[in-house]
Amino acid sequence: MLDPKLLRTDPDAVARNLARRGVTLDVAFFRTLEDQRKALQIEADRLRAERNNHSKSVGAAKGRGEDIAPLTARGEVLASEVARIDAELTVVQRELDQWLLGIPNLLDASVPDGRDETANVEVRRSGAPKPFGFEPKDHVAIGEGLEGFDFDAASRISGARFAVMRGGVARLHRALAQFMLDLHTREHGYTEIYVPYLVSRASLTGTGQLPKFEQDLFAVPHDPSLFLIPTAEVPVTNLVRDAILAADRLPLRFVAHTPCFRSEAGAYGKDTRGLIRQHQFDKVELVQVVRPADSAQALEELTAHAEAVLAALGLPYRVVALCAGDIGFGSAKTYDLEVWLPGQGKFREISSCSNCEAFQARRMQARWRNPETGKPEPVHTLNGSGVAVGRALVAVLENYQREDGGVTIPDVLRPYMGGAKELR
RNA sequence: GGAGAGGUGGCCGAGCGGUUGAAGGCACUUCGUUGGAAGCGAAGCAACAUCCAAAAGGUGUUCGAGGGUUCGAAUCCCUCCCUCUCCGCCA
Repeated sequence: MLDPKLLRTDPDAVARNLARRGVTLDVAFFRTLEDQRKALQIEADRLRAERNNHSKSVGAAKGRGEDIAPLTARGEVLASEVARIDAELTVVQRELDQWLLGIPNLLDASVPDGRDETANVEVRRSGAPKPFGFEPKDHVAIGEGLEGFDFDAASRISGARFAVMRGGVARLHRALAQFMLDLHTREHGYTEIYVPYLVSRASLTGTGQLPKFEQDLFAVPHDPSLFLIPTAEVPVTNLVRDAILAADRLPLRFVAHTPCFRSEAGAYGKDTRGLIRQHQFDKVELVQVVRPADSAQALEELTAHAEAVLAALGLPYRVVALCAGDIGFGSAKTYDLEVWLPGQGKFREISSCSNCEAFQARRMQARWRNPETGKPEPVHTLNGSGVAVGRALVAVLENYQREDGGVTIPDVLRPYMGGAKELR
């Protein structure tokens, strides 16, 4: 949620910023509603103050043993006036709140201009694609050769966009998640967290998936208040919902390995082959809760933590700064990590690291007590994949494939594979 | 699923129709005492919204959530949510 104060004092500046996303802020609509809200609120406050004073004087009169009947009549009039204006105020307030929840975050000044992903800017590259002495296969062919994938079985069990893994490939998938968790907890100072995979509307509203993106989520008909998590960002970030954190507890760094569930509505026909785009996938997620002054630096660090996974696995990748039109709803600035996939001959997203600044914190009422002001102020929240497990599996299979159809296991994963050096 | 007990400020905890935004305690801040600290003493200390250019200050809302009764609700009634205990079921 945007800072309502900023919206009130300088709506045109807000509109200019949002225009970079291609979003048109209806300033006139806001002004109209806000003016109504203000007038109603002032009048409601005044009436309530009058009623409160009146009630107090009734109590005092009663205490003196006087007849309160004439006073009660006046009270009834005041009560009905308060009820009337309250009803009006509630309508306006609700409309304003809903409108506000649908406005995306302001962009950081460093975000490059651009309408879509073609305008994203490569920031740096690490590692070079290895030359193969043969035509590299994609992960589906490799995995099926190892009898490690069974997409036919998955579609019989559940339908499209699901996977069944088996044997060494299934274990490699688990090894990747374990390795990432260990790396982040041991080397990067994150605390491992286990969270619910079903979350409430309130939690999803806090991180920004609701109310706008309900169609991307899997609902639970049995209990309409719950949804499957589309990312661990939702339960993990909501750890600090409604909290006022002591300054010395910040920064908080959490890491969680969870499945993620996405409807992929609107992705019909996109990435239908293989593991790239699934309704269910595993992800190791990094979340940080920091002091506002530290969040820009924290984004750089969090991104580096995600990069460390790819570097340790020896996977070539690049870091891309998302442009204004490609940045997610709640983010002020986002870096994507794209890993090299020889089977596709291109870089594909494997991690997305975002600084949401105070956007989620305001929705969640997540605050810290600023020692300089003594006041509770919104924290800044960040999240990033560290990294997507399924896509990491794809990347390892494709980058470490051999002409004989086997796959060499990267050194750092071997302890998690019972010491095995290859899949074949 | 059944029975019972609860949900009050950053935390603990009193209040059970009218100067209660809420006693008391802890934590925190400041001051005094001290060479310094501990200890002790004193004072301050909820959030949110709103009015005011700002500060000071004023006003409103908030005692799990929503509705109701009343001139007036933390306090009475209803519905829901959550927590705890016991029983059942269960990985």
